[in-house]
Amino acid sequence: MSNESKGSPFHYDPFYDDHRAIDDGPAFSFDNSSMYTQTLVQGFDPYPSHMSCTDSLYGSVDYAGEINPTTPQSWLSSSSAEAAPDQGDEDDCGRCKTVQQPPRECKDGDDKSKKENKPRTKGEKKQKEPRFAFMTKSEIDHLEDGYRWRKYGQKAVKNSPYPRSYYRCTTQKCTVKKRVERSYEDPSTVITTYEGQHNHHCPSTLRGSAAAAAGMFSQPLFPSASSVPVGSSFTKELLGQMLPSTTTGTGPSSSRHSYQGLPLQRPPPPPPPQLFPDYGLLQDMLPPFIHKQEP
DNA sequence: CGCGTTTGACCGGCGC
DNA sequence: GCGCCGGTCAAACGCG
Repeated sequence: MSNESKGSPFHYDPFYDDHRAIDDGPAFSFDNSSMYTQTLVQGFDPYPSHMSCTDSLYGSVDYAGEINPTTPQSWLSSSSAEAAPDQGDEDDCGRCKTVQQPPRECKDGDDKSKKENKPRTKGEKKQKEPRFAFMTKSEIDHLEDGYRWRKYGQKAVKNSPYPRSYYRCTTQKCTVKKRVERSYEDPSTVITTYEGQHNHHCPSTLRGSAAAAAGMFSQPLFPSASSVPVGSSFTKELLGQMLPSTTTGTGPSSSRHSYQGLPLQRPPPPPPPQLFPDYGLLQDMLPPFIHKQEP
């Protein structure tokens, strides 16, 4: 129903959020014909004030792959779940809300607290955690990002032959989750959506490898980077951090990925890089809210 | 043995 | 109110 209501029954869009958040235009899209591979980043923006900036960048692209000539290379998108509940609320799946469970202690996997003890107060809407999604051209579904993840579920995606996998950060008390799915439009494209904020350091920071891998981008991944208010530095960092790491041992992945980052999400506010300790690969790539500093 | 994955079932929200 | 469907759980299983 959700999909149909959005238009084409085959129009599967992992970034439904954006659709809603951005009324004046599709959040992003990828051009298969493009010589570039792109990593589309998208997420909720905690900084509504910047909206106007990126708004103008929203390329009129169709998720189905149709790119509006107006801004063929603007995949920049941002949305603010918090700011616009009625817009960015339903995220991922058009109808599926990002039901962010109440901050429950993530007991490193054994989340016994499930249906029994989740007395969600009536009317009390589950808080959505900041989400951050990006598309990556890769043969590998689960991209290395420096953190350790445990898969806790897999579901078939409507209108898509590819299943969606659900991962949870295995670090204690870290409630960060991520969904990984393949674009039905382009099987070679992996859509990863991060949800939550890491409250710990990256188990292993492979900045070195990431940086090296960054060399892959011989050409501007952000063709329109110049027009991206995010700041070129961000995009660069993003790309670098996006690169897969061999942290968990699934090494070869890095050489098979082709990342093209496009901060669909509003770029983090002019963040003095030095403000962020080395959290790992995601440090720069993910917006500040992803890294929740332990008090 | 510990950790991670698989997979079927269940829950809850939302659209109709 | 009902049904659909995304998200999550948890037991079983596999692997190192």
